[in-house]
Amino acid sequence: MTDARGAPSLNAMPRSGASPAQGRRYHHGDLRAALVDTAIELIGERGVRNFSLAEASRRLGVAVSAPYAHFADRDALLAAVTVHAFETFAGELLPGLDADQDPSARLAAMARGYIRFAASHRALFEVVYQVGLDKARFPEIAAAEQPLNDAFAACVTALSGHQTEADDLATAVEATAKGHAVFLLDGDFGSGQAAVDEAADRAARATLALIQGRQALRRTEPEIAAPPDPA
Amino acid sequence: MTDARGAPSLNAMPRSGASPAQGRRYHHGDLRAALVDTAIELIGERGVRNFSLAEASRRLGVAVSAPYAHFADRDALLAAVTVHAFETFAGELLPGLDADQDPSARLAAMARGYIRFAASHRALFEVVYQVGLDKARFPEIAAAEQPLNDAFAACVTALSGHQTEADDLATAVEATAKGHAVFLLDGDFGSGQAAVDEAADRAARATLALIQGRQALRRTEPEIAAPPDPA
DNA sequence: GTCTATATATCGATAGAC
DNA sequence: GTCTATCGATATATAGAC
Repeated sequence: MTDARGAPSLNAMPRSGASPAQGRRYHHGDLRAALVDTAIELIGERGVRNFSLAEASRRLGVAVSAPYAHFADRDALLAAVTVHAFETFAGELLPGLDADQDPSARLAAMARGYIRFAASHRALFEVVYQVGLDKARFPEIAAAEQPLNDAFAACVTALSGHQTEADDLATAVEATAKGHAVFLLDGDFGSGQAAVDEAADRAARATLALIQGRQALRRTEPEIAAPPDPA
Repeated sequence: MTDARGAPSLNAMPRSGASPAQGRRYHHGDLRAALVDTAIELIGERGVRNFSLAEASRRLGVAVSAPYAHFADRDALLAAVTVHAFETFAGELLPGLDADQDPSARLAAMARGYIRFAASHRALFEVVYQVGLDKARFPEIAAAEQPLNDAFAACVTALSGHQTEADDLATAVEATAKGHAVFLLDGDFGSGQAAVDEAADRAARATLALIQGRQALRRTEPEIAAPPDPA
């Protein structure tokens, strides 16, 4: 299967500067950060499922035991990646939000940003949404997620005064955005930038549609199943 | 490479005896079907990620090499599970649809059914949505999916004459349903039947909201966001 | 069709040297 | 902080016997 490793070339390239693939050095004393970066790289290449500490170590040119000086285990590294993911997402999404824009447009922009983030940082998105980390063990994850939740909550609250209504809309919008992102990453929109644009557009428009039709979200209006005559 | 497995004690066990967990018999001559069932079982317990042919064999009380008489490899078995998933889904969802119901309610019912299926057949849903099988290698998967797509298409078409509009609505509804399902399976709605009901309700209502506000889905109305000025 | 036995990998994690 | 060496577990897949 995996034959990309080839011979155990300890070091065939005496040239300084461009280390091919395995001998890449990390800035000494920052193996922790280097591991996070490499993990993201590897996850982007083969998916979270096939990520291993061993391969990360190999790629960094350190011993397989080295990571254990910085992370208790594999999950701890993935937790660090998850935190990094939320920080990156927040750092990219939140500054671009125009607080003076009307809430609808802002929500649509968030949906758009959600899709774009999932596409441009596929590995990070994958880690967040499909690694089942023990959240009780890594409370730092929830902390890193908080700013995003807050911004989102502010958005929907600006749109709908009622707390319950706002919550309902928030959930629907979030689910819709995630659904589009999952479709995109599954290749259901095709591939390439066009697919990303299409997914982002669709998610933004679906968000607007949800806002437009949000009356239907109300639990007080039993127009869901619509069996009007109880036999 | 010392002998960890060299211990001959394994053979000392009376094989023909009733081994409760591992020695379960399958209907002889139908190992193929038994493997599919066991795979679903195992995936439900530990997720697709940790499913292995070896463990399935172990649970069925057959040799680890036995599955290879029926499946070329692990993916081939997962493909069979995927086909089974679509067939099961179609078998549960489609008969319950009332063709005389108005299209909105029918779509909402499909969303509801989607969530309920994801919950009641978690393993099947997981296989479908998170195993990245080579669809070119297993064309039978697309074939098994077809009836569902058709029913869904009929639904949205009944609601919106325009093909493009119908497609847009279909995508939005599908993405929304999937998003809710993913949230549910991630535990974001809590657990138990209450969580399932809530997710199904929300998905159904979000579907109605999308229908209600579907005008916003139109691409011809550029009310999504400000066009990027290529200055 | 199924089994035994084995080849071939890869992984997580630990102990102890430097 | 990092390395060498190694243990123990588990996996996929094949060969050949029955």
